[in-house]
Amino acid sequence: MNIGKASEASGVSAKMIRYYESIELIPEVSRTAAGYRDYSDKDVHRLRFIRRARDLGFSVDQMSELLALWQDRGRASADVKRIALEHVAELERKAQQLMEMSETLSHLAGHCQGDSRPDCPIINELSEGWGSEKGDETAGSGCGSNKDKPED
Amino acid sequence: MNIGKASEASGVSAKMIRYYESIELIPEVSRTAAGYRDYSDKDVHRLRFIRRARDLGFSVDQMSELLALWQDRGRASADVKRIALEHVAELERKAQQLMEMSETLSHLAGHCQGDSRPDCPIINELSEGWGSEKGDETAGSGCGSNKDKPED
DNA sequence: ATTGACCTTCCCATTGTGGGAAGGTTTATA
DNA sequence: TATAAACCTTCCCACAATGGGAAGGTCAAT
Repeated sequence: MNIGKASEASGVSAKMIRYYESIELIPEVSRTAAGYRDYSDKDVHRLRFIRRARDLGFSVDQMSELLALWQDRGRASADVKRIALEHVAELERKAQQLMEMSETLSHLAGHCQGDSRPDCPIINELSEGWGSEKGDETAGSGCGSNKDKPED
Repeated sequence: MNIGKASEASGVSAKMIRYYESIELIPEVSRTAAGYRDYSDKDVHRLRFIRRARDLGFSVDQMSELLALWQDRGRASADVKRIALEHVAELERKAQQLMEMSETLSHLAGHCQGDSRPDCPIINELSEGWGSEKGDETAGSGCGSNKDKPED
């Protein structure tokens, strides 16, 4: 089957299939006389494996490890589990970071009137916050509102 | 002050300062006779604003909007709040996605013995899961273990 | 005068994905 | 059979944001 069919069957775009081949995540497949790539069901199965791993946020390097383990009938499940748990930790760390940013920001937004007046704690915080900052003629922000208590 | 000092004072690397200038997030600053960039306190203040916005995960485009509003004394706080809340929504969406991946994966890992035997529900799921898949001679995974109940 | 710490520009790499051009092939249709 | 549509091929470019490093000029202190 040609790359278009393999793409459709696996859910991996043709572009990405060629890319994965170029970085040697997957082996080169055979070609037709005209030079078209020719995929077997087995190849498509591997591509599907890749797509699922991607959907779980695994990086190319991690997928490479997983593929090797997948192909190794004698692998220890502990090896797979280690990779998975490392990845879980990384996902959680990233999610945590995003949530922290989100909370800081929605906290600030909660103090903002959101009306037509210029006074805005969000801008004030970006302008003055966290560091030691005093006078400023650069920008607007007459800044009467960040006299609010700094925490909550 | 030269770019090194401005970098130190703002917490934005010299590399990034030049980059921000090149993409016109910040204006070109004046130069000394020798061609060195020369930053004022006002410039540094703007860089600090940028660093804080970046710490909150704002993109360059969003920072550009925020800078414009910062400089506009007559801005409506509603405009700032809108950008902030849009960004909050985006952060939450991304965090949510990461958490979903993390949960799926740690769920799978929870079913994996993690011992020296090859049987591994994680691999099985990547190999067979979610789609309609049957026989497979491609890889290992004699797959006796994913007869576990599919949900919890 | 020399040295070391700076500055300048320019190019390259990253991660994973897509867009598009130029050209060959296959397939379907008139 | 001729022609057009829909594929395929490779190659280059782009993204976002950041860092590395080279080649060469400048500044400050010895």
